[in-house]
Amino acid sequence: MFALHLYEKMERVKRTSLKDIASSIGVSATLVSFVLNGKAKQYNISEEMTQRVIAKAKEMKYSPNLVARNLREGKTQLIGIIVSDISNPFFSKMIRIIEKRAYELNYTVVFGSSDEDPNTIQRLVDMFLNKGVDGLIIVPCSGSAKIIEEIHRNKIPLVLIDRYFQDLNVSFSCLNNAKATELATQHLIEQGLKDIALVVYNTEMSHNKERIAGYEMSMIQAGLKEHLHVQKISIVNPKLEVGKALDYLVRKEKIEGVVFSTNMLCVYGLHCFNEMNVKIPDEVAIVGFDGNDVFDLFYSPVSYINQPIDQISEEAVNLIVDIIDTGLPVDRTMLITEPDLVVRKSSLKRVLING
Amino acid sequence: MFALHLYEKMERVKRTSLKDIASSIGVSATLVSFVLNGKAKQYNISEEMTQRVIAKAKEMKYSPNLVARNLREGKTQLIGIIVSDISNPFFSKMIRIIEKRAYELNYTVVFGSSDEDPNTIQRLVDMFLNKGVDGLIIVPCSGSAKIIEEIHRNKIPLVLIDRYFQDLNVSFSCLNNAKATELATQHLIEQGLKDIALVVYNTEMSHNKERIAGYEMSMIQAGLKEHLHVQKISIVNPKLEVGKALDYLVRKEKIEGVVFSTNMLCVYGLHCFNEMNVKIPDEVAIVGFDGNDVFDLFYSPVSYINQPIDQISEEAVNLIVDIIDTGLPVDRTMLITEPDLVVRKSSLKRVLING
DNA sequence: CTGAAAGCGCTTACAG
DNA sequence: CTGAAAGCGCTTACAG
Repeated sequence: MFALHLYEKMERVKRTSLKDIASSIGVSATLVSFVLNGKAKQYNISEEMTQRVIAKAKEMKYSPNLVARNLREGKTQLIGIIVSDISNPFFSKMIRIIEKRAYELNYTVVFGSSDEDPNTIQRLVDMFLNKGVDGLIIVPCSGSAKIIEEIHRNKIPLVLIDRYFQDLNVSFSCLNNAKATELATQHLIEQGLKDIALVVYNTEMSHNKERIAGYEMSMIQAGLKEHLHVQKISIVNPKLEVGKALDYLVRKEKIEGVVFSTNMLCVYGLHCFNEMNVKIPDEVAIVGFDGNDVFDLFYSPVSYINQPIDQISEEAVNLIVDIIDTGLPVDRTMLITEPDLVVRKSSLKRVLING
Repeated sequence: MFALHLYEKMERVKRTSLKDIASSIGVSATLVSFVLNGKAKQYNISEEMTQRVIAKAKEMKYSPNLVARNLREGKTQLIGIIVSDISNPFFSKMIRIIEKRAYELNYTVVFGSSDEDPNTIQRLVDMFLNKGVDGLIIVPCSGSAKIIEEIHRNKIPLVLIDRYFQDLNVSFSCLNNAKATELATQHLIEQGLKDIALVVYNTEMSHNKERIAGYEMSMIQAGLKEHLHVQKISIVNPKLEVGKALDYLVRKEKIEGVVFSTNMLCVYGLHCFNEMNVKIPDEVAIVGFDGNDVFDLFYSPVSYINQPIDQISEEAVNLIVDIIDTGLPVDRTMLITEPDLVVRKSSLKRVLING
């Protein structure tokens, strides 16, 4: 037996450092640093020297080692982002916008998916802090309040996004969630429906409670208190549970309309309605959450609550950068963005046979 | 005028350093470093001292400053990833898997979206290298060959994913793209169709050329050389162009089947067929690329070429980590994953009226 | 068994 | 106008 040395260890080409430039033109690293950081004038460095340094830096393809700079400055220009699941289109869109806005503000983003597990959030937070992130943007999950509070207590710049904690003094950027389900519910009520169900996740997080509240308030105000149907879906096997819930709602409760409180719940719902052979909107009128291609291409294009994800995400970045630069605000900043309703065929008034 | 001091600069709680632990128990930082890096035995440090250090570190909630470690070690445990667009579900799934696998191998991921623009790739590469990434995983785009070659010439660990350059000696992890369109085309041929079109992007990248080649070969082998229809779609306004292309193919060329070479092209195609009121598969049979909810929920569930994205992504991470650890291989590693075909209603044989 | 020293590459206060 | 020195927090070769 012998080893075929298919691999041979090749060293990366060494990057040029400040010292390399300095020694190649016979000046100090200090001088080079001043020039390359645009402080030549401030330190009265001669124009000629300035040009020589700049030319040499270009020639040697210098760019600063940010790890070294970060260590020295105690700043990394890194923001850590934690979302529930980056393969969920809602969050991948969010990440895309955050990345873009962060770049504009000269920050880089590292991120991770929590899968709604507080332990994963804790692990990611620890990792990010060890990496030296300057701040965190987090979609908190059920059971993560203590972790969030601990971060805040340690005075680490932090902005929550999509959800927040009522009783934690932490800034956030969120949708007006109560308004969202209000719009949807009122729209279905205007279509003449009475038995309108809400399908939500089974979580105590702010966004969810508010979505329930918006629905219930609209129903009660319309005198439909006796017609409330809130179905809570476990995160564990949502697709299966949505199926059971819809079956129950349609067969037993004879519901006429459904508001889905997230995009994925609605997509599962469409699958289930198809399997149950329930016609939309003839048998059941529906409103989904967040636009997507599935809604567009469904045989009855799906009406939905439109969440201005661009604005929510950009403002979260603006805020975290502001906090990083300015320091923690005494009072929490609450950025609340208004939803609107996109009405299409899936929610439009049925031909009423007996009415 | 006076300023309301709504903000007050609050310093982050200082992290405890090696020195803090050392001085608090009156030993050297060296000793603490040895213990905390599991080298106590190796340096014959007494069991009692070892325990004292560990206890103190725990008490003071020490965790190492990775920026400092990175600077010292010349390694960051960071991998930079560049995809076309993270809000495209194919790439967000890819990123999700890469992130997970990287974590298992003790790496963190930073990423960016190129929008198929070589300048953006260059900018991201520069940024990542300044951040000190240990390696790069890149979805290269048209016009990026020079950039890729330069990275490789600088001996920076690099793995291409999804696409590669025939004449660049750079490792990659890709689908067997020719096989993919072969499977789809042959399937439609088996359904008795002759005029089968291929809708692809207008790019010279490997994956695209291979997808065209697989289609053409299948058609020619089946004696359908006269029935070739390749429609190339510009990246600039793909939805509009798909519409025009399909209109032309259906009205003028009387095509009976279409193979779409990416998920988004197929989604656009579904939109357009709906607008044109073309029934799938009765009037045109179709095969898409990559599974997604849209395909599942379309009135005729869409048959598609299944790309094992998990495997492609995981192997790319395994490979880059191997290259980082081992050094650049002399020969490039080519990881090619096999596709399979998921057949559903959208491609099934039409009721042949005249046949 | 343990510590002092050097050095990763950078920035900046200080000195001349 | 310019340079030597210190220090960010870590690891490790060297010395005792």
